[in-house]
Amino acid sequence: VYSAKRAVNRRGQGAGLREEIVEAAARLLGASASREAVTLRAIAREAGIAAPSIYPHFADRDAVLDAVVSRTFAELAQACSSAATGATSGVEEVRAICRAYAAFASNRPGQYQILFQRSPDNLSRTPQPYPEGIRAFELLSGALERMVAEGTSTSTDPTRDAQALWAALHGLATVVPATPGFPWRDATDLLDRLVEALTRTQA
Amino acid sequence: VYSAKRAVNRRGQGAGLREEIVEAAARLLGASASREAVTLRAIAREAGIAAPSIYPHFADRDAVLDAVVSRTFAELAQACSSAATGATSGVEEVRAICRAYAAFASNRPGQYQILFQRSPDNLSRTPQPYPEGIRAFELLSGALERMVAEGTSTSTDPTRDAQALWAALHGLATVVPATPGFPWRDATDLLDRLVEALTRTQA
DNA sequence: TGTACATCAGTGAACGCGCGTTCACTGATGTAC
DNA sequence: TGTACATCAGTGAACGCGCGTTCACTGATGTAC
Repeated sequence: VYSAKRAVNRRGQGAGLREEIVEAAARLLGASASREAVTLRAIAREAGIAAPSIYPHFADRDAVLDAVVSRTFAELAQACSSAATGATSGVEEVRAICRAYAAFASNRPGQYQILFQRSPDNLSRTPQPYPEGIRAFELLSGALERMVAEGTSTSTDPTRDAQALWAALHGLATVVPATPGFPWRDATDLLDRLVEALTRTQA
Repeated sequence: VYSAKRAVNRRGQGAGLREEIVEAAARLLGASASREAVTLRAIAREAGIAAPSIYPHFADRDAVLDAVVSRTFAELAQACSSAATGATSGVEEVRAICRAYAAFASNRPGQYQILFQRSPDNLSRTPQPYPEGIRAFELLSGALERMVAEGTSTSTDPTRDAQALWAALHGLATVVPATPGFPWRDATDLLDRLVEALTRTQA
């Protein structure tokens, strides 16, 4: 039972299916928000192909998920970068990035969550961080450095402060959907509180 | 293949196995740090019993994991509570709780992580939060309220500030182990930064 | 005190399922001559 | 222009596996008489 009818690619265009597979997996993550649900067979069904057709394009199931993670990190970095352009000050830039980050995580919870989930298999296989993720982080630390340059922060370690801010953003994005029924304050208020507190300089 | 030889419980003592099952599941979480690895059959192997022996004690696999979560939340609350007793001020109390929280998450990552993972099944089944988790949170918000009472904080919304602090703690506990290879600053420095920044009062 | 029996704690075998992966294949497409 | 053929994109059937769960059962233990 396929979800879509699909024409076989022209000769030489076989690589096109690779992107369709990644998109199908990303779509499943959006729907289910659970890594386990994104099985190789489910990806194939979603893409409208037979399961073995994935193998010419990816070594195994984890390789597909790896590709989704890289792509999603790139999209996250892009979203933060877009939000940052045009900021007239470091403070504004930091705020814009944090809001874009929180919005991304909130709008695409399944895809966001998989960024930080390692399967037992790829734990040993991927000890290196994703370069796209590094890039996203560097936007944030760069903005904090800009604050120092502009004199709105006297931080002696902007990298550390960016890491703390990132951890806090991640926590907010993660803990709220994971605690259904908990009487959370408005998410925007919480975000503002985090950003406000963590962009001030340590005493 | 059982990991242990086990004597059958005396008549009337059957309920004792329930606790052994929960402990076995918790042990597996400590070893694997992955919810998926804690299968019903793996729990039975770890406990030294046959898989069907679990059913007189739990409705299904998710019920076992639920019991582990409740127990772990209780232990977390206990650890924070112990750390808080004897604190001579609200500030000290907040710091002690945050350190105990971070230490718990760091020492028992698998058990900590499962507290905030919902399976597709129990997502619909457990819309209510775990009371033991609520209790742990109330230790933190209580300590912040103590700061207000003592005049070391002028926060107008200690509950919100406690939520923001909790989210930040959770993020730090979660994002660091999930990003192997990332050049994190010392975890204690990051924790201090979060606590310091988030216990100061908003401008 | 002895014994039949109900009950309790736990087992072994089996079920159907979806999974990841392999294998030999098919049919369309482009190319050499 | 026609045709044989190599190659490419993708398939269907099958494999072995571990899973959650069910079922009828077994053997030890306590109890009624």
